[in-house]
Amino acid sequence: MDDTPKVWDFCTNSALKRASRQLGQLYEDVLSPSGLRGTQYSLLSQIAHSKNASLRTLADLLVMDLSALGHTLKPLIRDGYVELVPDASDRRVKRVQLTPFGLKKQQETTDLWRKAQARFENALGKQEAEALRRALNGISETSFAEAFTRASDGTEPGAGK
Amino acid sequence: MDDTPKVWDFCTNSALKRASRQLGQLYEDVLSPSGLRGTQYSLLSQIAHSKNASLRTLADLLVMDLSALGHTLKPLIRDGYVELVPDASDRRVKRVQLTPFGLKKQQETTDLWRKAQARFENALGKQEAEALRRALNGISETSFAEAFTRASDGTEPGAGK
DNA sequence: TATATTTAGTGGCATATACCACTAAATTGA
DNA sequence: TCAATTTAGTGGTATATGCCACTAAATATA
Repeated sequence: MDDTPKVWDFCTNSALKRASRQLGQLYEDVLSPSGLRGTQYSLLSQIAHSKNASLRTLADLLVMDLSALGHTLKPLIRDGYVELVPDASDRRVKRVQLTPFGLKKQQETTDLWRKAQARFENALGKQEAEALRRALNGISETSFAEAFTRASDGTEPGAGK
Repeated sequence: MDDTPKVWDFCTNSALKRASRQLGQLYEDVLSPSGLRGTQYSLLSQIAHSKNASLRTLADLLVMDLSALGHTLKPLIRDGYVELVPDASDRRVKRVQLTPFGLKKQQETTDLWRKAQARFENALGKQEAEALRRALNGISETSFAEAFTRASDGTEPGAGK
C-alpha cells in the first residue's frame, strides 16, 4: 500500500526545514529595517559572543561546514562588519572579529531581534518555546550526532525486532 | 551590561537553523547511496503525495517561495525525476508530477529514509520526536504566521507591561 | 466589453550552505 | 631532522532559497 503520506507526516527532517523557512521569514521581516538577514544577525551575535574565535571554532559552534562559513562571511566582510585577523602563533589560523561598525550594528539590531523574539514567545507560549529550544539545542550537540550514528536503524545483523 | 550571550542562547530562529543543519547532515549521510539530497527526497515525496498539484500549491504546502521552488525543481527535472505539465483549463498553471523513473526513485529511497528515521527516533526518543514534530508542524501553519504577526512585541502604543 | 487588478510562472541576482581539490602550516613519528 | 599525516583556510561548483522585475493569462470592474 501507499506509504507516501507517512513519509511526509513523519519526516522530522522535512518538518524542521519547513519550520525553519517559516520562522526565518517571520524573523527576517522584523529584522529587515536593519538591512541584515536573519542569518547575518545570528552570525554577528555569535562572533560578538565568541570573541576572537577562529573560523574553525566558529564553524563548530554553528554546526556549519568550514567553507560554508567562509562563504557566508564574505558579504559581512565586504560590508565592513567583520574582519579576519591572522593568528600570530599559528599562521594557519584566522581569528574572526567584529569591526567597531559591526559591533554597533549588532547592538542596534538586537532591539529588532527582541521584538521578533517577543512575538515568537507570545505566539507559541513561553513554556513551549523553551521546550522547543531545548530539543533543538540537543539535536545540535555533537553527542546527538554520535547517538544518531550509533543508533539502530533496524537493519543491523542480529538486531532483534 | 552585555546581553550578547542571551541573544545566542535564546534565539529560536538560530537554534532552528543550527538543528536543521545538523539533522540535514545526518539524514543526508544515510540517504547518500540514493544520490538524492535530503531536500530532493522530501520534494519527491511531497510531489508523490500531492498528486498533480500546481507549483503554487506545492510552494504553499512546503512553506516555500514560488520561485525558490521553481529553482529547486530544476535539477530534478533535468535528471528526469519530475515533469511540469501545463494545465488545460488555466494556461498560467503548471502541474508537477513524478515521472515513472522519479516515482521508482522515490520509492526505493524510502527504504533509506526509514533507516534515517529509525535512527532519529532511537537517538531522541519516540515521545520526544513526536512532540518535536508537533511543535514544528505548528510553526509551519499559516495560522502560526498570523499569530506571530498579530502578537505583541512589547512596543505597541499603550501596551501595558 | 475594455481596462484595471490579481495570479502563476520565469529569469536574474544574491545569500546560505555543502563537497571537493588544493595550499600552507603545524604536528607526529621514525 | 625529515617524511607522513593532520589541520586551517580558500576557491570552485552545485544545490537551496529568497526578492524583484517581467510576461502572460485570468478575473474583476467600470
